[in-house]
Amino acid sequence: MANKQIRNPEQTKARILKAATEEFALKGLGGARVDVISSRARVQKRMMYHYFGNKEELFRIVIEKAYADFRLAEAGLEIDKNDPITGMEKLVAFSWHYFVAHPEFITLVNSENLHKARHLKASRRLRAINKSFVERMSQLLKRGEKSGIFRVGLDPVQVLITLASVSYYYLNNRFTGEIVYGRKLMTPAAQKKRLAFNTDTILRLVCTQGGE
Amino acid sequence: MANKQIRNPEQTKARILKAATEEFALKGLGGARVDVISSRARVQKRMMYHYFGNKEELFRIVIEKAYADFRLAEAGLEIDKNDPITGMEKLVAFSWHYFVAHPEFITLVNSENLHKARHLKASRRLRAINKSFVERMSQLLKRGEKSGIFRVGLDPVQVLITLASVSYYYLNNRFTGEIVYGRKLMTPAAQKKRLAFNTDTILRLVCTQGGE
DNA sequence: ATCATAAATAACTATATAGTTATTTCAAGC
DNA sequence: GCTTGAAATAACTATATAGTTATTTATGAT
Repeated sequence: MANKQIRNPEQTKARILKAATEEFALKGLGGARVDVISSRARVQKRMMYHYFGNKEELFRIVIEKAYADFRLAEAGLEIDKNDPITGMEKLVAFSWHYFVAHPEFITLVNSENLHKARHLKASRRLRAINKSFVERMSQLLKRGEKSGIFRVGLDPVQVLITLASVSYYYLNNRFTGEIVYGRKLMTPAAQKKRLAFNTDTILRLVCTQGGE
Repeated sequence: MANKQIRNPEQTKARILKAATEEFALKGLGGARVDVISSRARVQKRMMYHYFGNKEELFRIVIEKAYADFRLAEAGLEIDKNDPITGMEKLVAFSWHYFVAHPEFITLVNSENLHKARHLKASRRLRAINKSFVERMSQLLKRGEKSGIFRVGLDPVQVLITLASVSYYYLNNRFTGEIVYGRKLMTPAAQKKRLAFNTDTILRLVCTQGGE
């Protein structure tokens, strides 16, 4: 029988995006296959070209959304309502937990950097999102400075990069890391230890005194 | 003799390895093309299969060599001949300069982690190389502890990971980073600043007092 | 109800790609 | 100088792959 075809462009687009995110995250832009994406999305490959143009454009949408989601979640922390130390601790914990919960974010960002960020270069939207992000760190540092807890004149961008790096690197390189260091890195105990270590590292970096 | 040797298996193998390293570093395992490798090596593709079996095996050799080269260079530092602070500073500077000079190391390691380190899992050689690496950091921390400059009971693996992360992340994500932070990250001035910042970060982490 | 348009399906194509088969050529050991 | 095995060359193949053409079908507006 001719089973009725159901039309639902929003769902179709969403399914393609979800499948594409998974495939790009798992294999990278170069290793990803459009046939895998369409079959995982249970959608005709033709629809991917219809809605997104081509593989590279699809990747651009995926990486742009990944960044937007990350910053959106981060903005929800409302660290301006915490004292500076708590705010900083929350930021460290947030990036750790976000990277753990969204491993695709890390691999997508890597893939985009492998391609010298050519897909994001145009994106004006992204720059706007991130500007407020630097601004929030700047405010946090200023508040800490004024109360004498934080060091004077810290560069918010350097702090942001450092804060991300200690979580990102550990998680990104966990597979080679386990071999290199001959140690499990992702047991609950190991994860807890690393987060505590990272928090300590960042507090020691920004605080004037002992940190706690 | 003046023999322009038509046959030179060592040179052929070396040329394939060099070209493969470049291609894998540039495109990742999934994006790399064996035809590009052979043509860049100015060698018949058949020779790649003759000497290395297949694409994945070739990748395994490339990533294994990349790690070996890195650790070999690091071992040459002889930090055991320096006082603990200088030793630590040298380690921070070394990883920074090594990653800057060998961007292929970063992208190869990323690619291997994207594939869950399956090529390195077997490598017994690698584990041996890295064991002495952890041991050296352990000794350095112990010396610093004894002279009261370094904190007591620091985990050498956590310190090693942190030390690598602050350089690795900055350089790995420099392309998206320049967009996200709206700032040049690779000018000589920016590089100098980041290295200084990283050195400070690590010293604050390991030292008992102010750091300097 | 009809019609225009967008959504969805099905089948196709040109080329790229990893890996092979078959053959020739060199050079070392006798 | 002959033999032999490895080094190198050339041409080939089966399949994977991104992207297309052609067609049908549902749906909202008139």
